[in-house]
Amino acid sequence: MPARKTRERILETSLALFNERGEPNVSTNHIAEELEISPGNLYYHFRSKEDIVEQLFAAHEMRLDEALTMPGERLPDLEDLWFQLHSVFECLWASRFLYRDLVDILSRHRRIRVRFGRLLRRARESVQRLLSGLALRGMVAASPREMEAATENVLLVTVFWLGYDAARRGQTEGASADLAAGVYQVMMLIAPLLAQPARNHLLALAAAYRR
Amino acid sequence: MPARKTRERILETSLALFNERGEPNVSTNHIAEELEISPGNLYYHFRSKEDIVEQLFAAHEMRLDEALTMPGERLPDLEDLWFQLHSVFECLWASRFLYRDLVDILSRHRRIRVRFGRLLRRARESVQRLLSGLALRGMVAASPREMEAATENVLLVTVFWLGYDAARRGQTEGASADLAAGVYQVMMLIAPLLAQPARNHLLALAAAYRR
DNA sequence: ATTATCTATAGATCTATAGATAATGC
DNA sequence: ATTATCTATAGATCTATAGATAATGC
Repeated sequence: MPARKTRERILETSLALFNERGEPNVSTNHIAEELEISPGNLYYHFRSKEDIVEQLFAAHEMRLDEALTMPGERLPDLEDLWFQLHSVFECLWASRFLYRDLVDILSRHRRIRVRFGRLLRRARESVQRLLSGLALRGMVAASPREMEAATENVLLVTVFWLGYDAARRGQTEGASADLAAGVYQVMMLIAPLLAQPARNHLLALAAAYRR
Repeated sequence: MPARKTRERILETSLALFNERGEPNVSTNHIAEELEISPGNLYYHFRSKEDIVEQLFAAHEMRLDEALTMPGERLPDLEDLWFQLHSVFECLWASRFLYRDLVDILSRHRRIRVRFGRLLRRARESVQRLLSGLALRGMVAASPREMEAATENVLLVTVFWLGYDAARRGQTEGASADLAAGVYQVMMLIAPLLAQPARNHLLALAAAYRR
């Protein structure tokens, strides 16, 4: 049996269990049992539970980083916003365990804390570039202060949407969340900053995401 | 020694430890040790750790409920918004352990989940009343859809501000958070919905809260 | 020979309870 | 007598490791 395969199965199963029950509620024993391997075998492939979490984080980081890269040459427009939100939310959903217990996980894993800080900063830059793209296209009616605050609110709503949705619906287990509603909420955060006709354009785009 | 006093000391110390280290990281042994009483004594006063958490939640619920009650007769204005935000954030700060690990705590405590659902609904009504007060005063320029979405975003940003601030600063321990910045973010969420001169009025109020 | 896996277990918790002992209030 | 407290401990975890055994690839 190639080690490769077991190592990967451990990561996949850990991710699935973490997402379903929450990382703090899943022990290495649970993971081994679900995989029908011995706990000892699990520790042959990973030094610790923290190691597993860190590998999962690294994969998430890469995927999210990709979702955050911008169109490149031309100025971003509302369609780019729409698309990027979509990609990012799907990415967060795939590693939702991380956001379900974000503060606790960050408090227990120093390395992840540092890397998450970087990730958040990169995300902030991405949102800034997007919003200033809209501004350069003359679509924005809000003041710089409002834009700045909106940038931070976009990050906050995005990072905690899954947690909020779970808390709101009283479904804190793996039940499928309302991703579309998250995209909708962020779009509606930006709409009031825009001048017509961009504002109505965004409202129309957002309307398709209403529950 | 009157039971009253010990029972209350247990609640106070639990709250302090939960806020400082996070509820999942504080055991009944830790609480007893900090108080210099035996673990057995703790279980004389409370049936379980869950019982302690529920009592703390009940106290928080009452306090928050009070902070959410509205001016009564007259239509709310921007000063009411300002004041209410202030009260609510202080209230959340006092029981920040609850918001630090909200999803996990709700997943483990069915009763608290139900009660938190109610609390959130009451908070939503309170925000709605506030915003429609501003609308009735002719201060609002945004569409009903935008107002509706903003209501939800106000709740989300308020509930998760402390968590976001901790994650953002990489300080997930009890370090004093930037409460003022939370009030600021919520105000800046509402400003773009307003027509002049209310909008500038709110921006001026918010400016006082900028870090 | 090397890589992968299992068995068994140490050592540290944690929650909660039973039963003994001390303090308090009529 | 009742209320409050402590001692001691059961029973369930959990993480992680040592050491034996099995499978694999030259």
